[in-house]
Amino acid sequence: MDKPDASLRSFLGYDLKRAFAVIQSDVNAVLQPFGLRMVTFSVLVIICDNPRLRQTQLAEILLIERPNLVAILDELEHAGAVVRVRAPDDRRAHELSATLQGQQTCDRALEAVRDHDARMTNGLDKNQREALHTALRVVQSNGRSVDDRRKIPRS
Amino acid sequence: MDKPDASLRSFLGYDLKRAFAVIQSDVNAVLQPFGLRMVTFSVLVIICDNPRLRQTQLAEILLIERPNLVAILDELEHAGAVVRVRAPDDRRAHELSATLQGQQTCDRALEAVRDHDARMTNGLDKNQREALHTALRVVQSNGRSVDDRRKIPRS
DNA sequence: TATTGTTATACTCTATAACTATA
DNA sequence: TATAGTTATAGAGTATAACAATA
Repeated sequence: MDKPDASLRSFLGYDLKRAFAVIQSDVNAVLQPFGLRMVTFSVLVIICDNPRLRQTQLAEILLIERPNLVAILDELEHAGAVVRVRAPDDRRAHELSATLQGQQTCDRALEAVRDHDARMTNGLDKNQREALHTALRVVQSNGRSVDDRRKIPRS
Repeated sequence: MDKPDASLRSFLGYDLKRAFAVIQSDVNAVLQPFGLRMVTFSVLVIICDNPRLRQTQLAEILLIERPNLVAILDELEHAGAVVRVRAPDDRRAHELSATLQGQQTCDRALEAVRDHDARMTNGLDKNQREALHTALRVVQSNGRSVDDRRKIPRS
């Protein structure tokens, strides 16, 4: 057959999975010169945009489980991009902030990823790019709510 | 901040990852009554649509590494949905075919996933749904070619 | 008691090398 | 010598339970 996956091509999950695989691979290659991966990049951007954020809040924003955030922050802290500071008002919590170097890395990485995004949407005009983002958010909002999903143990 | 991830929201990778996470979780829930997961569903559909396909070809179509396909096919074979038959002309190869039961499961699962897709794109009209698929394929084609990607060892 | 960050752990997914049987 | 399927294995990514420090 010429298109052996024609049936699957009509499904959103199939196209989404393949498009995401392509993007993730590419973005990781783009971020490698900055010593970043897709996750560490996302975490760094959130920390730069939201100074003194705490780990629990960061985990909620990025839908990462708290335990899994620990190694990611260790990586960024060892690289000198972010610091964990004991919160003065609650000595259990850590306030996360980017170092000057972390902010510079973040700015440059943001630019590189923006350029990459433009390349990945090459062939789509501005309206089509916006429509793509809009559609992806509609899909997200049509999913079961976080509360609903919590009731179903795995996957 | 009201939208702490506003910067990331402009990136395709971010929206794609979150949209795919929602879809995958939902689709797996939809497929559970059929004893299928997203991967086993995809494999079953390809086998139903392409009788006597060989494992290497199947792996290429779905971008799965050959070794990782083995357990997936074991799962489907133990469930009685597909069979591996020695190729008469090449006794190294396996020809994959769906059993009658496998075809019935496939048909019913296809319908369920089609319904689910309609729910996930609720709020988008027909043109917008088509535009979404088109855009996702443009993104895929803008990624580095498979040959290029092979030159870069890991993600 | 409850919460923050952490450790330990387990399960899935993915990727590579090397084996076997056939060609 | 090469190929098809397989095994073993290692690395990510992700999820849960339980602990120490603090509230």
